[in-house]
Amino acid sequence: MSIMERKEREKEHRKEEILNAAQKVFFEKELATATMDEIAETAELSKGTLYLYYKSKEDMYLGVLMRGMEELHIEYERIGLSDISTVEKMVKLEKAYVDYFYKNRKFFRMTNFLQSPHFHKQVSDEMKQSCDAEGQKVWNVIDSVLQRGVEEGVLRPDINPIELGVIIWSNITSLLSRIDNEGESWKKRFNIDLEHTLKISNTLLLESILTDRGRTEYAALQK
Amino acid sequence: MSIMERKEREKEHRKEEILNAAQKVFFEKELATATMDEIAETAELSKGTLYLYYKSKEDMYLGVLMRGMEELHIEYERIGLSDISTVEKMVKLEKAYVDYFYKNRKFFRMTNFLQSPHFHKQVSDEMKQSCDAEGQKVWNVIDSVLQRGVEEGVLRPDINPIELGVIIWSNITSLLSRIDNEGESWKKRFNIDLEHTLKISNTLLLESILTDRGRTEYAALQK
DNA sequence: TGTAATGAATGACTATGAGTCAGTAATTAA
DNA sequence: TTAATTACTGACTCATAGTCATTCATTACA
Repeated sequence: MSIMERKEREKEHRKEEILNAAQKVFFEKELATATMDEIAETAELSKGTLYLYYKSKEDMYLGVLMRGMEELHIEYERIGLSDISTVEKMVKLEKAYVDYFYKNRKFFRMTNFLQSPHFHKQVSDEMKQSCDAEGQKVWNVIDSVLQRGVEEGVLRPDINPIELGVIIWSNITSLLSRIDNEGESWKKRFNIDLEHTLKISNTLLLESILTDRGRTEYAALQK
Repeated sequence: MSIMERKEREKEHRKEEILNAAQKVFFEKELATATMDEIAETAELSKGTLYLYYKSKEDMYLGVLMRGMEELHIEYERIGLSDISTVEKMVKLEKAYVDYFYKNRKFFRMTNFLQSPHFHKQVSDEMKQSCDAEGQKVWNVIDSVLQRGVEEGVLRPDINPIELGVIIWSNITSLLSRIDNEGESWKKRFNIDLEHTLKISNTLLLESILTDRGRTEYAALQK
């Protein structure tokens, strides 16, 4: 059986190599302008071979994106399990997302192209599933921390913690996206620094969803 | 000169007719799957003719989108000039955006594809400029209302009103986008109704940026 | 009224790039 | 040694954005 195992390993390895090439290309060009020919050339393989490993260009795109998601997920898991207070965990999770943006801007940028039915039609079911699973895992960490926050009485109990999570993370996402795409233009037009805006909005939202006790803890962390 | 004028009118008319065809197609298919051939067929013109009036597919796409922006802008202007309190204006502006989403979901959805350098490379400078101008106008209404809010003492003066605007409108946009794309999945996975989440987040944010006096006014409006 | 000039519209054509598949090469099994 | 299996190839098809030489219609002018 060892030959089959070796082949299996080699196959996985080849898949990763192809993804390396795809990543290099997708980091330089966006989905629309990146070509399979260029990825093939970068991978030093023929175009036909790429299709033995991935169903389509979009499939590879998601494959690359998964790597970014895994990285974020690992960090989130680490924070979720760490030995700090729930309020601190919330702050750290928010910060980790923003840090992720700055360290992995190319990954973040790639997510701009996922909201299209056409895109999803091109993706294999397996890839879609792994991707959903990975996203799910990140939300599970957020969910469990916020749930804990309510139990401990630092988070207001009158709003579903998952809804609080959606509100906070959507807010961060949308501002990061603006920073990435329109940062300069807001600076020029209104003399606004969106990174500052993001900090403010995080503070506003956090304070409005914490209980008095939660806010005290939060204030203590800030100094 | 009247012949030239008539020709000018006819040209404008033709441009609008082409845009009608484009709108029909772009409302049914997304940017990537809509074809110029189909638009040409719908417009009962040859493909070549389309290019006499628009620089590219993307140019026409923005042209269609402009119509949606103009509609929103008109409504915003109306609210901005109406004879109601500043707090009520803020509430109405928020509501108008959400209403716009439900009435013009297709327009809203089209905005998902604007964040790509490739897209912008395909667009004529004139179109880009009109589009920027239209967006600018909407923000100007928001800006002036929020500015007024600070002057009247209903909005907290310690944060730049434009930043408050970005925070609130980014938040709404991101949640509407989730409603459009992932609404069902949140319902299924966590039994969350994102429309409810949107209402909560609007309330939370508004309350956290109003002064005591502003909040009193806001509360009075709610009943 | 006949003819030249202008402008609008056409559609066959080019260019590009995703995805396919019949064929080749290399490896393993018998 | 030969057959079978697997990995890979690249020339090909097909779809579609954008072009341009040509045609057709209208207007200007003698």
